[in-house]
Parts: sequence; C-alpha cells; structure tokens
Amino acid sequence: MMMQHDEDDAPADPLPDPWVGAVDLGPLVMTLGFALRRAQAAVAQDFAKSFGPEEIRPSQFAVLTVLRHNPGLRQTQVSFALGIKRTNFVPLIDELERRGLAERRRVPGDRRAAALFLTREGAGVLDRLEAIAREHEARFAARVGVEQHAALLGLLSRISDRGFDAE
Amino acid sequence: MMMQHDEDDAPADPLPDPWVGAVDLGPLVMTLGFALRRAQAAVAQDFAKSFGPEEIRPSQFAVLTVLRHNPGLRQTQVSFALGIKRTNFVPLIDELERRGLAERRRVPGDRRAAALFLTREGAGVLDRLEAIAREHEARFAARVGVEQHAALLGLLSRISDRGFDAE
DNA sequence: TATTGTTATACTCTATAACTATA
DNA sequence: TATAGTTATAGAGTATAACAATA
Repeated sequence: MMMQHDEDDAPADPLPDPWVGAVDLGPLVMTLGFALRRAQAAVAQDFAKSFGPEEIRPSQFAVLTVLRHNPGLRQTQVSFALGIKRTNFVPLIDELERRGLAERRRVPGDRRAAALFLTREGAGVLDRLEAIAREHEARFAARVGVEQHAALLGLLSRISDRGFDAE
Repeated sequence: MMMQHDEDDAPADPLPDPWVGAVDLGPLVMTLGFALRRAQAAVAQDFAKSFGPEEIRPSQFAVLTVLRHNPGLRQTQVSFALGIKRTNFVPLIDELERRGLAERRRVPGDRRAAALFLTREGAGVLDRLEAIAREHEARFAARVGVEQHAALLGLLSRISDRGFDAE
C-alpha cells in the first residue's frame, strides 16, 4: 500500500515523453462517470496514505462514525444508511468486533436483531481517526478552495439525491 | 442488473418507517470520499440501466472512445491514459477484440508493441453507444442544471488534477 | 538493462441465492 | 409469511510479482 519495490519501480521520473496530455480522451472529459472515477481515485489515494498506519478502510471508518452518532442502531439500519448490502456488512462488522472497536449486543424486544455500539477503545481510536480525516479533507478543501469544496459537496449530493438502492 | 426477483424482492415500498433520514451520518456528510461514493453509485446505476442491453461496461466504453480519437496508440498508452494498469488492461482489450470491436496490430518499428484500433464494427457500435451516453449524461445535467453540471465537472477535474498514479 | 505485453495470483467490493431463528 | 442476520459464492476492479520476447 506504500513503497513499491517490484520491477516497475523505475518509473519514478515524470513519464516517458509524448505521454502526458498526449492522449485525446474525447467526449470522456465531459462525462460525470469518468470525472467521478478519477476524483475518487485521487481521494482514495490520499485516504490510503493518510490512514495507512491505522489499518482502516473507508467503509470501516464510515461504520465507526455512524455508530458514534447513532449508538444502538440495528445492523441493517447501519448498512442501509451507508449503502452497503446487509450481506456484505457482516464481515465488515465482524472485523471491527474482532479488533475490539465495535460490538454487537442482543436487543431485549427482538431476539433476532443485533444492536451496534462503539466500544470504549473504538471511541478512542475514532478520535484519532477523525483528526486524520479532518486533515485529509482539508487538503482537498485547500486544493480547490473552501467555498468550492462546499459547492462540490452540494453538487455531489444533488447527483446522488434520489439515488439510494444498495439493498 | 435490473429487476430483482429473489427473496428480497418485497421491499418495493418506500421503506419501513423510522428509516429514511433517521440515521445521522455525522461528519461523513462533509466528506468528499463519501459524497463521491454515493454520486458514483448513482451514476453507475444509471449507466447500467442505460447501457444494459448493450453489454458494455464503463471501462470498455472508455477504451473504445479513446481508440476512436487516438487510432494506433500502444496498449500501455491507452491503459495509462485511462488509469488502468497495463496488466489489468490485457483481459479488457482481449474481450473487445474477441467481440470484434477492437483489434491489435503489430507495429513495424517495434515487434514487442501492439497498436490498437477500432474495427469497422466497433465504430458502428460506438456510434450507438455514444448516443446512449449523451442521454445518460443529459439526465444528470438536467438533474442539477446545465451550468451546475459544467461546474461540477470542473471541480472534479481540480480534485483529480495532480493525481495520476495507476501504473 | 529496460520495456512491452503477458500470466498467475490475491484481495477488496459488490451482487444473488438460500439458510436459521426468530417474529 | 415476513424479517434480521448469516453463509456461500461469483463477478468485477485493482494490486504485485515474475516471465518471454524484444529493444
């Protein structure tokens, strides 16, 4: 995830020559799908570099955040809120529980359900993660300007508005 | 990819009750990573619905588009331009070639290299795909407004600016 | 020695079907 | 019958290592 050391290590220099900008992407550049892909790649890369030593992936950070703000939610509610199918959510919460950051508790009224909580350790770790997340976010706000950053968030939410489906 | 028919088919109605908007996402909503994830999900869903019958994935459409605008490019150049590792690009171009939409030609000067071209059939298919893509894009432009759509593209490109890495 | 395309492989994300134990 | 959580599984996307042919 950082520091490669394989045979492809060489390309540390900018790039060959007739490369950068030489390829015409055509109508692709006016396309939301392609623009979103590249932006997400850039953000994901910065995320990986920022959180690298913490061994936390975006989805895990998102779950911990939701648990802090909504202690006691059912598994399905959390997974739905994050756009993760409940079936894929199982191993995710499994690992957070295994690492002692979150826990499942049985619900009195319904013996099928599992209520999710942050552990004390999870809360401590999340404090640290949030500090990293703020710096991570600030880097992009600085890159485009604070107002533009806010505008971007607003536009993105309008794109995804009427767009929940996962599960 | 459309019309589910498994046991989870029931939830056709809006949603239970204390669900929508009931979950507090906390600082997540001010986060580029999360906003990009949701927007990309919405766009990918519309893409799948629009191109469904054509059996074309975003990456395949992107390759065909690049080949139309840059006939004769080397494999590695195309893959780099699209942010796809050359190693993962192989099966992608393999399938396009198998379907008769693109072709590899040997390069006179360099017997290692492969130059990529759209076939005549590929050009015909791409004409049809581009029409679908324009409608697909127009739906989102209509959703946020044409000017906002353009602004969004501009902001996204600034996010990904200094951000090429794939390979 | 370096580069082009390739194979093999692994890990994450996502998606569907079907099971269990409850309700 | 329906729901909550679960298992098994398959498909994309993405990542690294290493190889053959050629430069």
